[in-house]
Amino acid sequence: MASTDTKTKILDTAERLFAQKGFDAVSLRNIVEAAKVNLAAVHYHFGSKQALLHAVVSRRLRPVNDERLAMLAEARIKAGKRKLKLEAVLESLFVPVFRAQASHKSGGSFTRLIGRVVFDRNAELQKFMVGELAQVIIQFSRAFDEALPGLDKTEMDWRSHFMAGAMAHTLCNADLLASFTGTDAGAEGYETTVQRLVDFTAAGFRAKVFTHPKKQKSS
Amino acid sequence: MASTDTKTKILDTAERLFAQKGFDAVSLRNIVEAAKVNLAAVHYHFGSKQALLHAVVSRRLRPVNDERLAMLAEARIKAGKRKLKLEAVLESLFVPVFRAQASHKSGGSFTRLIGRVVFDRNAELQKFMVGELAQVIIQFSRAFDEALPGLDKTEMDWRSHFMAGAMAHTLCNADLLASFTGTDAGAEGYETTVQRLVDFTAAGFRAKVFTHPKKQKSS
DNA sequence: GGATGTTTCAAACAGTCGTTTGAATAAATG
DNA sequence: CATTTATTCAAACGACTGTTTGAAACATCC
Repeated sequence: MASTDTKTKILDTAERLFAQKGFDAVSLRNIVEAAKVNLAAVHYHFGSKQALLHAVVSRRLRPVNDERLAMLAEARIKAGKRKLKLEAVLESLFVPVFRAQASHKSGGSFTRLIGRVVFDRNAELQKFMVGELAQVIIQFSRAFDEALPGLDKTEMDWRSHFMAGAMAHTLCNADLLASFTGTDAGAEGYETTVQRLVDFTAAGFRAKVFTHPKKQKSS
Repeated sequence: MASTDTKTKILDTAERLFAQKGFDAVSLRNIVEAAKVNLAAVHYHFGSKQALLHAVVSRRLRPVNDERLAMLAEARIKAGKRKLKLEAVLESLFVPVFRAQASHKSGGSFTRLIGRVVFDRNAELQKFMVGELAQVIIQFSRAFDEALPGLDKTEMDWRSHFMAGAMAHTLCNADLLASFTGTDAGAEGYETTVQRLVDFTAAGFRAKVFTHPKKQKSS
């Protein structure tokens, strides 16, 4: 099975390079040169550069999303009849993706890629991601509602949005933390980083709601 | 002064297209076609595509940063001998950039561009941005320390990082909010959005600090 | 062994990219 | 007016892009 070997080499190399430089900035020739495989192998195994990106993303994201849903289900069981705990929901969302960085030998390139994907405006990738994330969004949206009963829907949407931004930025641009502040993001285990992120976002979700003025309808 | 006209047309068009599709995804030919100017005009007025990007960014970012520093200085005066208020610091950071969207007729493309710039890993742009933001980072870093005395430096760095992520995501991907949740980000004035973001991030900054275990040194 | 299907490879395809050139035009200056 | 300077323009440069081709090399099975 030399094919599997080539396929994996392409996936690993593409993952690393996409994470480092972005999708558009990396050419197939960059990839095949680094992976030491033939140029045409990419199209033979994946069909197109876009399809390669999808394969790279889903290879890592699918198990992460499965684990997210599993952790959330377990949190529900643990809560029993009691209210779902916000921190448990957030941990279910964060832990799998942050652990994937530490566990796999990919050297953290995967999380940068996932973070980057959120901010990349590749239209095809966007559609692909919505499909990959559909179940996660549905389930966690419901879980947040349960953990924060009574929070206005619009406010909930915005806060989820802020939370997603903090998460994506942490995944994607951990190196910026070091360059701007001098704090080394890699100095501590992923558990500590997740703990910090949970603390921050949970407090944000629970913030006292400012009463926003109704939008003046002029028509 | 037809030159100024051409120069401005290029800047406006490049700003819009870069914001929509990203730096790499937009070619100079896309820009000059939309701006209805000659291809060589870009190099005549700006020197290179990279330099054009820098010009696009700094044209908007410089006044925004000036206003940020001015608002922060005013907040200091208002506080007098009292402790600087966290919300005032955050507002000084958010208001100018969010207002720039509403005020200028660019149709919000500028804020998306600024948000995108944070997440783009264009190495040259990164260096450029560090220079443009240097004063802002120094001043606001100090302000956060004053507003939150006693907060551990590492924790402060991380929370600033989370805050920057929430801000950048809100600026860059406001449309995702609509596509994922159905909430229309443009339905309310920028003041309300800023208020929501201030509430969320201020609560995050003030969250009870979890006592992180010391990193086990194995050597 | 020969035939069949899978995987690799060098070479080329048709475009697009950022950039440069040198002449043509417009504006400003004497 | 002529002359110098600033700006526009069409055309081309070489390099790079994703993709395709068809023949080799390899593995598998009858």
